[in-house]
This record gives sequence, structure tokens and C-alpha cells, in this order.
Amino acid sequence: MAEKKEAFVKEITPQSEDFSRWYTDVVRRAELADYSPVKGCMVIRPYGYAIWELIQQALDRRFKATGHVNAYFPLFIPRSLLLKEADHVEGFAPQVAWVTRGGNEDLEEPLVIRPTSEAIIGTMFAKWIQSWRDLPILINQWANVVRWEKVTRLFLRTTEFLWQEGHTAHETEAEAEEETLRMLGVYQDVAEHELAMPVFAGRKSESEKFAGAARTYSIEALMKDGRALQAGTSHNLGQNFARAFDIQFQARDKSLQYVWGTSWGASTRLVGAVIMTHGDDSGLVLPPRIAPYQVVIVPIPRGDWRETVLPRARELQAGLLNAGVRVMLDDRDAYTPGWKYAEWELRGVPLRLEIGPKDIERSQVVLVRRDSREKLAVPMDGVARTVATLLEDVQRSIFERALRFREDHTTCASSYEEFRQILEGRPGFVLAPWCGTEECEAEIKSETQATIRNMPADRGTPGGRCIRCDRPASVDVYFAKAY
RNA sequence: CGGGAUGUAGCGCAGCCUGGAUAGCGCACCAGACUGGGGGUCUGGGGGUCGUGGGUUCGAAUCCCACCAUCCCGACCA
Repeated sequence: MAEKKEAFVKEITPQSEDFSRWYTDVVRRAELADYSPVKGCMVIRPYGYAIWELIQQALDRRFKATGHVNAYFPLFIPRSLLLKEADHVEGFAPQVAWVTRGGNEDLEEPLVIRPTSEAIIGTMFAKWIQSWRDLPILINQWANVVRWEKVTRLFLRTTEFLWQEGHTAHETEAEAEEETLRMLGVYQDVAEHELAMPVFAGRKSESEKFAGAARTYSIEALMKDGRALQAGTSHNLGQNFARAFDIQFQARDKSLQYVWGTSWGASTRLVGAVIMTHGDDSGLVLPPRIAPYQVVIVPIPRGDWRETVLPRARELQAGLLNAGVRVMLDDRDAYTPGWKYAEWELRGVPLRLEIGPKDIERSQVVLVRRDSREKLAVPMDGVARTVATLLEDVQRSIFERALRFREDHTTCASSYEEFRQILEGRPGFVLAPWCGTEECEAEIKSETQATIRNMPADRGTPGGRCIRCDRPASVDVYFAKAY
């Protein structure tokens, strides 16, 4: 069995041997991305970008459905604007790239390349908002941002990355909180229903919250190596940026008030999350909803296949396209069928459709699932329906598999000893009570490398005691070693 | 940014220690033929500023210095 598995794939380091290397191998071999000549910056290749586009669409249609509109703000932010919100500057200063020269002259005022756009968007909001009737403002932007990272990894952390950032302004605190949680819910929905990736949604600790936010929420996913990955964040900014950027409106009672803000973002990191949630030793396993090709047709070239098999393959392709399936017909004759099987499995295509002379004789095709490698012969009539059903089944199966994995790797700890043992032996999420102090949080981090990922909203712990200091704890929190 | 490792063809590597003639191997790539239901076979072929810059030397992939890049492990982050 092990030998057989070996035969399926070359060129990829097994996950069990070196997970990091497996990840890099898959990204490069599947042609999702490549290193560029620019330090810390990657090139997203067409296949990887196609995945991103599908994720974008999944997010974007939900943003639109919740009343948001897209806009675009400048890449550059004048230094003085960034400085306006104290926590914000302090948080981002170490990661900011500066532009100090334009053409042959030093700039009067240096520009930062946006690490995020609160400053510039807040400035514009101040101009656009006069009255409560202008509220809420619900804007999203798709953009690139730059954060000067010291250590980079393909998709997970690069100097420049693509994301979306939503920015909203509201009349009341309650509305802002509602918006923050609504968008957190959108992220959770996309993660679970499009990416088939189960996540824990919850609130970040004070030390982990966004620089300048009142409250930060996140969705946290579990990668196959047992480390957690933050996959999306939503911030309630309170009135912090409103005060810093003077975003005021005349309220219904004629008084002058500061708006309540939110911002929320998800990035190309999601592509990395998908890879590490579903991938196996043969390569990528893509959720059908975001797979650039949901089906690959491999014709079996035998004898006069170009006259017999290929036309049928084209008909199948047309039929599937017609049914709204993203399908690729791999009719290259420089490669053998076996080679193509391995190649498209490596690239994570959820379903393979084989058609050869024998199948035509029997009016059938052979379908093979990427997730289970299950092979089944199905009648050629109605194949589009079968494919649609199977795609849904793959989508559901890989979500369930990922969910089982997360459940198997999520444990409750009641003592610090137990807590440490879990993190050593079987990495994953550990749910444990926490007293709420930064001291305990920091000590746990330095002693175990685990950080607080987030705090589930629905988990109070009456009578719980902090895992670290044994003082009464108010909340259960998810700890994990994280990316 | 600290600790460690590695840079030789698209990818993976050998050669370096002990300097010497035309820098090799596997895979990939190109041409053709035979093939084809789980990474085919044969024949022929193309491709290298040996990471970059300096130095030592009659001579450097090989020795020395600096820089750069990538990976791994830590501190910071989406």
C-alpha cells in the first residue's frame, strides 16, 4: 500500500517527512505560485490566481448581498495621515515600506505604501459624511498591500499580498458591532461552504487585536500539521479612527457625533489555508466550489482515437460546460493517460473523467474522485447530473473530513501539565480557561509557543480556573501554535 | 532580526575537502518513430556568466572576504 502510494507521486516531499517542504513543493509543482526576483514577493501563477478569483467571487457576492459597494483608494498614504491614530502607527510602524523619493527629488512628505487603508479611507469618510442620513457607509476595496515582513512564505506571508478590506461607518456602536459580527459570519460562511474549511470564529485577545481597534474577531482554521491559521479578521474600530480622522456627523438629535467604524479583511493567505487543510501526499485537493477545473476529461488514446474517442470527449466537455461545470479536456497526445492522472491529481482537480474505446462500447464513462480515489463507471447518458452530484459530494466529504480532523485535534485541558502535554504530543487547538491577563497569555506563549487564537462567543466558564495561574477564569479560549 | 543550512541547466543533485584540459548525472525540454485504461520505449538533440562582486593564484565551481537569495528553527505579523 505504501509502495503503491509512492507510485502515485514523485517530486513532492511527504507531509509526514517535512510538512513545510511538502507545502512549498505543492505550491510550486502545482504551479500556484513561484518565487520572484523581489525579496519576499511571489508571483501568483495563472492556476493559483484562478483559485483566488473564485474565492474573490465567493466573497464579493456576499459583500454585495450585505449592502457593500466596491471602491478603490490610493496605494500611497501620506506619512502625516498614518500618524494620526497612535496605536495604529505603533502597530504598523515596523512593517511599513516608505517612499522618500519621486523622480530625482526627495519628497516633501514621505509616503507609506499602504499596509492597510484605515488612514486614507478614514480621511475620505470625514469628507463624505455630514449627517446621520449619510450613514451607514459600507465600502469594500480589493487591493494589494505591503507589509515589510522578515520571514515570508508563499501565500501565507509575503511582503506584498492581495486582499479585500471592508471599511464601514455607522451611526451607533451597536450597528458597528453588528456589522463586525456580520462580516465575521461571512468569512466563516465562505471558509466552510466554499473552501470546505471548518473554522472557529471568536474574539481576539487584547494583545492580538488589530492596532487601533476596539475589538478584533477572527476565524481560525486548523492545518494538517496541527497548527492554526488565522483566515480572516473583522474589527470593531469603535470611535478610535473617527476621533483620529475627525469623522463626524450631525445626529438625529442635532448633536455632533463621531461615527462608529469597522474594518475587515481576508487575503490570498486563504489559498495557503486551502492547500494545508485538504492537501495530501499526492498534492492538492481542491474543494469543487473553488477549483478552476472541477472535472478533467482524459481521453484514452488507442488506435484511431482521434476519430472515435476524441469527438465523444468533446461532446462530453460541451455538455458539462453547458451544465455550468468548469471542465478541461486534456487532449495532449504527448502524455500518457497515467501521466495525466498523476498530474491532475497533483493539481487537485476534484473529478477525473476517463473515456476510452471500451467505455464507448458500453456507453459509459469512468469517473474518479480526487478525495477518495474511488473509481466508478457511470452511464454516459445523464453524466452531467452524475458529475454535479459527485462534485457536491466531494465538497461535503472533504469538509467533513477536515471537520473530523479538527475535532480529533481539539482538546480541552484542565491542568497546565495536561495543556503542555497536549501541545507536545498532539498539536491542535486546546480549549482552556484563561484569567484574562496579558501576563498569563505571555507566559503561556513563551513556555509552550501556543497563543490565544480566539475566544468563542458562546463559551462562558462558570467556575473555571485559569490554566496558567489558577485564578478564577471568565472565559474559555482556544490556544494553538499558529502560523 | 538572531541561530543553522543551502546556492552548479527548468527541477533534483554529483564534482569542492586535496585548484589544472571540453563541468557531469537523473528527471524535465525539443525532433522523430513506436506507444497509450496509473507518471511508456528507443534514437537523435538543445540548454550552464557554477548566486553576485571582489581577492589569492600561471590557473578558481573548487581556496579567502563581502554581499544577495532561498529553506529550516526561534522573536514579530493576514
